[in-house]
Amino acid sequence: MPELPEVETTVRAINKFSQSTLKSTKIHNRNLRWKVVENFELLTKNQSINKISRRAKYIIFHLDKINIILHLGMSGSLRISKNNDNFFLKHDHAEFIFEEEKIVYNDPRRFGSIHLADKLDEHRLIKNLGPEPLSKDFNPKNLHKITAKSKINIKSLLMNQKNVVGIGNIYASESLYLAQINPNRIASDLSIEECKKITQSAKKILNAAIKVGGTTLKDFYSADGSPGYFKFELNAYGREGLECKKCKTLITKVVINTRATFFCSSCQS
DNA sequence: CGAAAAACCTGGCAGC
DNA sequence: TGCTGCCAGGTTTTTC
Repeated sequence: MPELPEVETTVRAINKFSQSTLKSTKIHNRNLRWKVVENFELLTKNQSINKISRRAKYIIFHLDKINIILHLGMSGSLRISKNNDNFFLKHDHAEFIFEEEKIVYNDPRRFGSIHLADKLDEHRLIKNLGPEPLSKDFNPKNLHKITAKSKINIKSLLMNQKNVVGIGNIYASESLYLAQINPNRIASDLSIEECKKITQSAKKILNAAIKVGGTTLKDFYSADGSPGYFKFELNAYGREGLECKKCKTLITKVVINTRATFFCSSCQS
């Protein structure tokens, strides 16, 4: 479910817990994408959170002695709840309990996961990640270095977190629409000018999505319960058969790498 | 080696 | 009303 803008929105919503004490953690279901380690509760008890941050689609709690890594998978979300709200929702798998409130981890499909890391940068899920798309490391020159030697289609390349992080199925379609690049283009055929259009477009799209709290298609809500409004600014994703907002050609849907992909066959070449 | 396909899950919805 | 099949904001593992 959540791509970079949704994760970033979630991190901002829970940022008020940085500089506070994580009193305890409760894991109700350890069988997530990977098994939550048995001593997770013990290793995270009564520690100050020094910072809450995002890396790629991961949410990081920087504790005194250790780091907690959360991934929301396809269907995960966090929500802030009062400690004395003793109701559970289906698929509430973990609770991070503070003085008055708690952060509840909910994930119906359990594609998400919860980890501990001593040294964040050395964690297996973190160490091979590509550059942040909103950083200066995601630029035409660096992207072109990668595209030049790959025969994969550009959409799949953008969704591969080794190349650039945070871009998932929605924002890959949207970025390429704005860049006017056909998602099926073979990466090695792209010029550096086209890579420039892609990096600029992706940054623009992601920033615009963050600004309105991400995209809520059906069930994404930020930790404070608010939906994201970028759905109303989508130009390609989910618009199969509707007119391209630029040229009125009907938007096409194809399947690339088993993922629905939307584009304008006239604007994008 | 790179690229494609399978795997991990649950829920909602269309169609019969 | 079921029941079936398909689809869904992801990423790793397996296979070719």
